[in-house]
Amino acid sequence: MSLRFYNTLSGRVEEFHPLEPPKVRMYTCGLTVYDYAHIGNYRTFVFQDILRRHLKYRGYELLHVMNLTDVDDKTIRNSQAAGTSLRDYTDKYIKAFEVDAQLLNLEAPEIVVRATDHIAAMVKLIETLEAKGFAYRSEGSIYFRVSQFRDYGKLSKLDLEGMRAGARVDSDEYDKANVRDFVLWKAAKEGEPSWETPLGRGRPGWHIECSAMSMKYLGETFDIHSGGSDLIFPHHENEIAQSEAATGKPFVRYWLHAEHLIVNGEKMSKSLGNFFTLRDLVAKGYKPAAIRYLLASVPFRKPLNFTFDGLHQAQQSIERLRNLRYRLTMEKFPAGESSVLQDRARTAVREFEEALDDNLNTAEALAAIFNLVRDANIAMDHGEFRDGDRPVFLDALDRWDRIFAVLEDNDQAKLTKLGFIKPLAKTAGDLIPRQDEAKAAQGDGYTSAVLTEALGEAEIETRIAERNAARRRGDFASADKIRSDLLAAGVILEDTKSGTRWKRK
RNA sequence: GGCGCGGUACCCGAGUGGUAAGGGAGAGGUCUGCAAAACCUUUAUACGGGAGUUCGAUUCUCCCCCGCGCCUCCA
Repeated sequence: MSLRFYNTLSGRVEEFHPLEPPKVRMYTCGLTVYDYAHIGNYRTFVFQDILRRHLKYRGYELLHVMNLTDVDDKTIRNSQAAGTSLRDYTDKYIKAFEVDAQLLNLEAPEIVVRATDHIAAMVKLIETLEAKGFAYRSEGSIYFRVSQFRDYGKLSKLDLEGMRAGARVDSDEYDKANVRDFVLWKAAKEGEPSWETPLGRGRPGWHIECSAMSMKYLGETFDIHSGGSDLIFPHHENEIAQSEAATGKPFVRYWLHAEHLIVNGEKMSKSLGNFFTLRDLVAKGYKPAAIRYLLASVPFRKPLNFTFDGLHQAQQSIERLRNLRYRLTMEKFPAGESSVLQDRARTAVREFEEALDDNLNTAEALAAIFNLVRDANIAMDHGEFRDGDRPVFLDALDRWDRIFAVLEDNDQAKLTKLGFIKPLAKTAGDLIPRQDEAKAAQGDGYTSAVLTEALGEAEIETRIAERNAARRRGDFASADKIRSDLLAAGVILEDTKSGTRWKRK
């Protein structure tokens, strides 16, 4: 079966055929960089990452553009409150986002764009809309006349008549001819950032940046546009209106929207105290790989219920997969090959690929790999597994991990490299790791705050050697003491046939 | 009120017009100096409620209840 996606525009699952195969041109709405991103944001970004990885896996040449909105009411308000320039303020949160992306193994898009770097392209697009009669001016601002665009509402399928009845009082201070009209260009206000342009002095409206930047890099019609479901209206609806009004061509062929994340069955909000950034979770000791796994495990069109129990379950699930890989790497098997087993592995690969082809059904893709895990373990335990089967099974895991990206146990290394964790000096009394959640919560210097202090690798290896020496001479009391000390320091030991293995709790 | 997503065992969550994946958790076992871990086996007659269509519905239709999102700048 071919690759299929649910397209918000048609309301159906459709076969995916890019305009110019094997090229795929994709635009994703990234962050508005006024604060640290929260896990709801990352639900969408992990979905987009799975999407881009699978497209590449399927052999497409991907050109993916992601935007960062670095000028809007909130960035302006917060930067002023912080007493820094808009640029400096948004730089900080862009850097923080890049760090988070590394922790979550989010691949970097081919192109990342910032709104304020593309004012000229927006101005040009607005001029086109004015020339074609889709825009009008009012008190220095420029608006899009929705009634002029016949297809308005085709994405969100909103009942515009119904909207009129329930229309809110327009909170904007600008004058519009119709409440449905939206602003393309906002007249400069005293004390706010603005740009001197042929349109006059002002700043862009929210939606115009995505039309201008996507078309600049991807062309007037491109393949995929995605974002959170809340963006369907008004953001993406307005993008369509602006873009198609300006070009007269279809703007985007496949619209993919991720459903929202909720926490413990409730919506996430700061007032409920269930609002988490990635660093909040890291400070609580949760591993980024587990967070990625949890966010990836629920297909993108289903609401995702985020719980700490779920995070724990995700961590356990990852361990199950890593353990198979450990066996495949370290355990001794008889020479030879088993074509039956190798076929089994290839079948699992096909099942997981087909699951992802089916609108990125990650839950089914997980089932496919776990079924293989079980069968591989059975074969090993029954002595049926052969040395020559190793590469096929490792390849199956690796292929799966090209999409899911959670098998490599490098959270500790990444957290250390990024400054979240400080290696502990090798004093026995300091074995217990210290956490400083208060400092973490302050949120200053995202990469410099010390969240946890952890025992260094060399120290752990030394103690394991000491313990094994004690075991050899039958001094189990000493051996057990070392094991429990390490456990208190967050290090778990496992004695396997191929030696002592350790991992972080 | 309108539009959309959802309500599956203790928890998280696939899926199907013919009685339901996978993971976690629980129990038993193997291994181990002991543990832990790992692995194996296993547990539970789970499909929000009602009506209808059908030989047969969890899967289709209608109504109702509940949760979540959007309805002008929120992923």
